[in-house]
Amino acid sequence: MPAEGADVFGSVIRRLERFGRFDASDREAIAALPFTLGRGRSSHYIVRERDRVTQCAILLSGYACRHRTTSDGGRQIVSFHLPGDFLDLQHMLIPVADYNVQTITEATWAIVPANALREAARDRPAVLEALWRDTLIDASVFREWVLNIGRRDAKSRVAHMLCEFATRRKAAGLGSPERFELPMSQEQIADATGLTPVHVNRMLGALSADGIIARDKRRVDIVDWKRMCRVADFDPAYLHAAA
Amino acid sequence: MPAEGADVFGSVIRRLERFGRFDASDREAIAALPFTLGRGRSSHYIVRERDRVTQCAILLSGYACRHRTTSDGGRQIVSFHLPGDFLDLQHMLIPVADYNVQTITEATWAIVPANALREAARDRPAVLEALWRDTLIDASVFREWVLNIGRRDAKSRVAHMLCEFATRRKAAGLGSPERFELPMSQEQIADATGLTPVHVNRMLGALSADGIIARDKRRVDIVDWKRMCRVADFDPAYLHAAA
DNA sequence: CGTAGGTTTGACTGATCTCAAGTTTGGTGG
DNA sequence: CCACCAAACTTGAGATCAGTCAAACCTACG
Repeated sequence: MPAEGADVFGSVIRRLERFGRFDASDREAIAALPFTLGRGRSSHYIVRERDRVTQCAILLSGYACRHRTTSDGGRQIVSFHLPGDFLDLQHMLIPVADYNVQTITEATWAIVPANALREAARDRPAVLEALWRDTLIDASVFREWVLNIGRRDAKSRVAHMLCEFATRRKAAGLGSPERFELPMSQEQIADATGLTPVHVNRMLGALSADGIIARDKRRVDIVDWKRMCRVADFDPAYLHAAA
Repeated sequence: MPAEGADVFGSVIRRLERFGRFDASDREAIAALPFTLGRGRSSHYIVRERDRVTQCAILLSGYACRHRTTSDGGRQIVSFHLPGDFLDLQHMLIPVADYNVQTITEATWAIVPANALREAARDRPAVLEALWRDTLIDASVFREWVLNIGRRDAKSRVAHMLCEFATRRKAAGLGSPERFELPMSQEQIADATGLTPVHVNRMLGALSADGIIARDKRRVDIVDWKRMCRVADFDPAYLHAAA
């Protein structure tokens, strides 16, 4: 039995609707999008920088990230992704990838032709607006990361990354923001925060020692959310109530 | 004699047309946008974080930047802007500002109601596509900044910022990329690169000492563009041939 | 001239990195 | 079920890049 759009895109529709403007036809337009399914283990590349891309991927299960590299081999993760996230919506209009998309756990995703998305956006103004708004929020998160990496010290950066992950997790309906399993390694946290793995490890240790978080392997328990937000200088406004 | 849309929006139309899809009606739709003019000296705030905003500003002359701040007073500039740039296109769809927009020189700008822009986008698919693409390129630049600040050393960061400025300047038709007057102070470069003003000064000195650039006050002469790009690890692909 | 903002320089400090050696964890095959 | 292996995590010691503090010097402009 082949996958049905209505099932597959459920989380995406819920997410795009968070500003409450969809009617039945809008939902149908999305559910009717043609797609194929992708599936891969941890570390699988979904898109590579410089690829010509005429389709967009939507994460359905598992976790992924986008990253870019410097010519001397440095890797910078520019975003983490949860189920329901568009991984490269920009390929609706831009045909060449300027970043890599890679899974960080086992994952599945839907692949939708860019022109099908463009048509849905053309026919359904509410869909267009939701997609565009998603793009804008994406950009807002990048700005926060520029601030985080450029102007906060190591402990705050790591704490901020955890706060963002917890908040988006909650918003995506994946459970409590105060207690969760991290999908990413400390090396990946380092690549996202502009630090080294060794220092990330020490900062996580420091947050534990402060009694702000408790850890068991990759399980994180944010014991004191208030203090955590203070240390992280975290204000969720930049997420615009996004996933 | 009041300003005419056709004159005022000339640079914007040229910029939006860089993918060559406008017909006469598209151009007319933009030229016919209602607007008011803004004008201010250096350091004038055009938009403040948390403001409710239902209009979008387009820079017509002078230079501006967008920035965010940490709670302990750190300032991070997240982008610089040249004439022809949209300063807050996101307010077409998002009614609350998550960053400040501030001039860095004397400047003038056009203020267009968000709903007028939405209508132009609704009626003219080519305009919509151009505006959306602008948003996407904006985001691509943020990603490059995350990489720049997160993974390059101080000298490269400063060099990269200069390369980007030079390239966008050229693309916007403002003259040679190899010889120009910097509109921003070293403190502003520091706020954009996640460094301190003192260290920016030393890095500029180092680039001069290397013979890669020559300086006279704020005038910069990129003597050896090849070497400059190498030091900066600069590849203009992320600008997607943008302004 | 006098003043304020911007730039330059020096000496010292410190946060983060590097290198290196363990230790733990999770998966795999016997 | 256990032994083994690779990957991930942890810890320590020393090095370094960039920050801090402070003073001097421009230079534009009123």
